[in-house]
Amino acid sequence: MMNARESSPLLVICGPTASGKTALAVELARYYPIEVVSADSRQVYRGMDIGTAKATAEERHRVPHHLLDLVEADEEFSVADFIRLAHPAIAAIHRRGKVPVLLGGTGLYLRGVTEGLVAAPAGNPALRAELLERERREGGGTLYRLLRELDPPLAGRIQPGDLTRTVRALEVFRLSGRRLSDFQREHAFAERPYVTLKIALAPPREELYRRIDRRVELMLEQGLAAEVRGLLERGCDPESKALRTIGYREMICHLRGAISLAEATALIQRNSRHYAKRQLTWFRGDEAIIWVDSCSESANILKLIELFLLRTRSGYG
RNA sequence: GCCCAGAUAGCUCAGUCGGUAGAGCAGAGGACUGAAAAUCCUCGUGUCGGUGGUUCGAUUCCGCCUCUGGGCA
Repeated sequence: MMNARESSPLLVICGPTASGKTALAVELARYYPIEVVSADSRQVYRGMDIGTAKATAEERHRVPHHLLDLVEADEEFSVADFIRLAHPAIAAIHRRGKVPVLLGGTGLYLRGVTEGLVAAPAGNPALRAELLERERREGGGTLYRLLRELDPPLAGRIQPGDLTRTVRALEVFRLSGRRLSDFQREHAFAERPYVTLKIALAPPREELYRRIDRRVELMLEQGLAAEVRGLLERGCDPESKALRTIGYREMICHLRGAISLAEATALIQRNSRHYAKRQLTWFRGDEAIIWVDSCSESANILKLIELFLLRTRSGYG
């Protein structure tokens, strides 16, 4: 396992969707030789650009971005894949004498890089399908009851209705013969491969929601409908993980004629607000995070970064 | 001008045979270890349009007024 063997500084910039993370990175790039490692579970898909608000070519020209466009939209991809790719990407940035900035809104991905991930077996789609089929056949609650027998500590920690986590825990037990709760107890997010400075960008709620609404309108103007249509025409499964992304699933409904464009727009906006709220809840749980309102605080942010880099390593700036 | 129907939570509405009311959505809070833009949990006091009357007690019944639909002139 990875553990802090040397002083490897990593700047982490997180925040809810539409909070201005990319703009902040571009701004910081004016003062520091940074490179961005994107920590976004949807920007890894090729062909999903508009709906995931991927950094533009212009922005990527100003700041190199890594870990975008890694797989096709119907390929499997998970946190573990992300972490495996993130570490070498960060190491390469260090080697170039640049400052790596882990930037994104996917809490689990960020945490996986900065604190590690349990050494439990990988996900197994066939097994998941089998378990879900059993739940369907034998009735709701079957899997959770099973989990209560096989891994009581974990069952006690998750909600009975949380099928995703129930399935995952049963999957781990089936594949390894061990309880996921034991893997978790041993791991406990104790890895610390980097020395980090974590900054969360979070405008006031009302402003954030306005930004989200505006961004969704912009996505539609930029051709979100065509992007979604293109993915479908290329044979991408509408039920795939990638296309269940906010912005894509609603547009698919609209393209099928189930809802109007106005309805789709309103739904994307609403679902994005809900998502932003969940992100905020996640980030609030990390006491190491320093919260800033917006990009306009970049002077303060720069000061923080300056101190951080001085503390961790010299030679930057 | 007349007739009819409404007026209850931010929105759409239910309900109270008279004992001050509850759903969905919105919104808020939370959980989160290989699906994470996923998945899951919790949270409902509001002059029941205004004003008089009947009543021990009115959001509920009656009168008047205001507003909003619809109809007739």
